[in-house]
Amino acid sequence: MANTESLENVVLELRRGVITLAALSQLGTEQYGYSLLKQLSDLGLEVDQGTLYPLLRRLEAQGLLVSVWKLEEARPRRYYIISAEGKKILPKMKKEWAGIVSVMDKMLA
Amino acid sequence: MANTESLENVVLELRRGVITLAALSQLGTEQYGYSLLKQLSDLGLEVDQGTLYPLLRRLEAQGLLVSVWKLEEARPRRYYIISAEGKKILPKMKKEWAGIVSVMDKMLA
DNA sequence: TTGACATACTGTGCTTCACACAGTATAATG
DNA sequence: CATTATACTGTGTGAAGCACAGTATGTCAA
Repeated sequence: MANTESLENVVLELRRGVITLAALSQLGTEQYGYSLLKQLSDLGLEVDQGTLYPLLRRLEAQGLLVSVWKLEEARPRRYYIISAEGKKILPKMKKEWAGIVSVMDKMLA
Repeated sequence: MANTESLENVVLELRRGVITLAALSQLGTEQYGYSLLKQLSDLGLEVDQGTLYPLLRRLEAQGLLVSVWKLEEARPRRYYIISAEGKKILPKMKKEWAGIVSVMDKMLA
């Protein structure tokens, strides 16, 4: 049945678009990959490890995040936090998101 | 500058996830590709031809849409309309969308 | 009537990226 | 001491939007 499959596909696509924004918005305070993963899932956004870690690296490569290894703790963790550039972009992203939500509100009304 | 580039990327991704839902939601009434394109853009969702036409074909292949050629009009047009299966799935998609929106509300608060 | 523009659809190739899957390794818990 | 949670890295693949290109008809003004 293509039924559930199509639904899942669309849900994946919907979530996909949102992950970057979600991650960036949560990194106003320092976090490492695994803790961010847990936090996102606590808030209701299930993300795969294989999705989040590459995303974090990508965002760092784009200059929206910075990261540091911390070795003092229980075990080595790579902490990420939003960069100055990320801080500039984030509100713009939020605005774009709000725009899309309002467009969809009209459509689904 | 990676700045504007990153922003555009994210915006593209955000919009990307939403296009399927948008298209499907508008095809409660019969439309052909070009008219749907115009309608989406009127409502504020700019979609490329090279994105929409393949999407319509894909949705038809998945059984969520049905299409017919109409030759009587000014020029041949392929009309799409939501299928019975599409009608079953659409409300579920809307629900998923609402869920994502509410999750993002929490995150961006 | 001819040139420009809007309309309307098709097709190819590229790039990006989430996800699946696999692997490594350490802490904590019982 | 074994199992589970923690924490990160890496490869391969498939899906899909988009850029780009192409075809062709209508409409309307100069």
